[in-house]
Amino acid sequence: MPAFESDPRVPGGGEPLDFIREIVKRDKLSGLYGGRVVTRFPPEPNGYLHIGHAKSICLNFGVARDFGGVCHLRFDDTNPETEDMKYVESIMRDVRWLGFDWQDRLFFASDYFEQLYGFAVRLIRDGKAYVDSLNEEEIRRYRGGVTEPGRESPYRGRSVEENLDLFARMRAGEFPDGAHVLRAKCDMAASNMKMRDPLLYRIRHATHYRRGGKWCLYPMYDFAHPLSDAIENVTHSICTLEFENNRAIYDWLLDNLFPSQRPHQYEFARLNLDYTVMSKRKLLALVEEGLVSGWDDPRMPTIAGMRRRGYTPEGIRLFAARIGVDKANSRVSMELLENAIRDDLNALAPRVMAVLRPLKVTITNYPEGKVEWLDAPYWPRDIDKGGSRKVPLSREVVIEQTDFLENPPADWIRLRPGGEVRLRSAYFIRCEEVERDPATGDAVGLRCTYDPDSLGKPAKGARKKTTAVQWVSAAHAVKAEVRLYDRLFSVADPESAGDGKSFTDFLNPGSAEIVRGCLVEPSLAGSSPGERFQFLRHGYFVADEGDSRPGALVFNRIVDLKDRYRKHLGKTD
RNA sequence: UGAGGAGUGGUGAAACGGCAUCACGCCUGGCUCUGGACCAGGUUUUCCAGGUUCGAAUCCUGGCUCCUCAGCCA
Repeated sequence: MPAFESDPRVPGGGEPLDFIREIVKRDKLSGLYGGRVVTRFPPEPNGYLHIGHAKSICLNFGVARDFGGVCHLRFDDTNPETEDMKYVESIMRDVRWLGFDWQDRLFFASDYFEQLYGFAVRLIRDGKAYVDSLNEEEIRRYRGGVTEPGRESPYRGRSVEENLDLFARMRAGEFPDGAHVLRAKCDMAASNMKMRDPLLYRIRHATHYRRGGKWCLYPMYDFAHPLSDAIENVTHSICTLEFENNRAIYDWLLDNLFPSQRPHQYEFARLNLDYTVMSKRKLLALVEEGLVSGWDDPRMPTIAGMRRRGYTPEGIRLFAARIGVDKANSRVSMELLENAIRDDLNALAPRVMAVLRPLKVTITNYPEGKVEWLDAPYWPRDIDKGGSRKVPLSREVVIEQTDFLENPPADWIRLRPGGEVRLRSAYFIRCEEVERDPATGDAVGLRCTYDPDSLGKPAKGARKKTTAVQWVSAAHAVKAEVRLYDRLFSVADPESAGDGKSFTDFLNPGSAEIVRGCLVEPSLAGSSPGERFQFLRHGYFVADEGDSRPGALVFNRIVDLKDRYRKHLGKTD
């Protein structure tokens, strides 16, 4: 059972809680919010969600679930220049696909513009905000530096009346972009740079994807976010570490405007994954420069990419549960993700036979024209599931090129000249002769004999030390294209490679290997896009949602099987 | 050289003054009609230096290293 349904980390469950849940539990027990727990996932609709967001989604929705609370989906859409409805749609799809439900709690910061404006007016009336007319460059200079205090703007002392008038005219569209901004009156000498009179509003004569041309005055994140949380009665506002310094503004605003039962912000470390990048900017660059096929390229760490790759929501949630939540910056190794995906797929994906790089085998003592339809179970005995299909056997079959070696090492358990191996769910065959390309001398086919008495019988003697290989009847095989995906980058941390190099310099050239001419068993002919299988001894595969259709099958490798032998070979060579 | 955070095996986490634990990885062996899964065993850890204490990953002092902040992005 995936972690989602049976997450043991519930309050009072005895299991250790992460520090966020520890806080929520404390607040729930103390009755701080009357026992209410309200979280929110607040994406900006300006890009696609990625695995890092999945961590946050699992946290926010998971905390709400664990403590009998609710989680809102709120779009933080306060920047008209980058946001778009198409992103809103993709984000909603991705959150749903991950298995979370915000029910009727779908919110948009852009719906709060009028209320937000009212809060700004209140701050001005209270003498806690002012209209600044310095230009961008001047504001930067007045702000000072990390070791130098800032200076107060000459406009800081404007009267409440003048500020009110100016602010109203900013809203009315009387000024061009950048002419004025609204700032909080905090402390220009604050050692926390974020508190040097943070900007609250800026003028943008731009069309907002939801509000159209109604506004030309837009709130900044630091203003809109805490107030949106408060408007929605959020209790625990969970965000990533880079907002730690912003918490001072969060608290300043809410202490001034929502003194009781106000939300509090807590920060956790965002996810970093080896061999990929996680920043929206870099992901966008990969898409725009055509270095990947799109946001849903199966190599992308986006939710859309992982979905197309064939990853399961349960597997991703399991991964999120396993990596935990903490405040220490970290970088998670790919194995953790892949193992979680395998874990889920193991009990989910029926076993079928596919030969990626075929080697022809003629069974010389098998009658010409004879076909046997053999029963092949979909599941190994350790999976508690039944069901099977029929696979045809005939005189000519194909096996994997990598399952035959002329001069194998001592621990080889596959086919060799004079050796035996079982065709999975069928008979033992013995390699009697190697057919060679007269020009190159390469093995191009094998002539084998089969043991008609070995069907369904346990292996004995030397046969016990061999394995059972996948195979497909040549006459019945279905052609397929198989896409073998691998890590997108060839270095663990492409973002900090430095030395004038771009992260794109570290793309893994072998991250998408297309193998055509694969032969799969006939039962796969009708597989529908999105169907997942384990190709025996290869890995987990999914019929590609974009390109696969009956008659032109395309399979994506979701993740390969662990392979101790491959590792072992790598070491002894 | 300001402020705010963070340092526990190879990786991610747990232990909340009392035997450093779990998952992943790696290594052995077993089992297997998948060199998968599963089972058994093993490997490796508290940033440094002092201090308090019967006892410190945990408390105190001082260092070191890393991350974040000087967008009218979020």
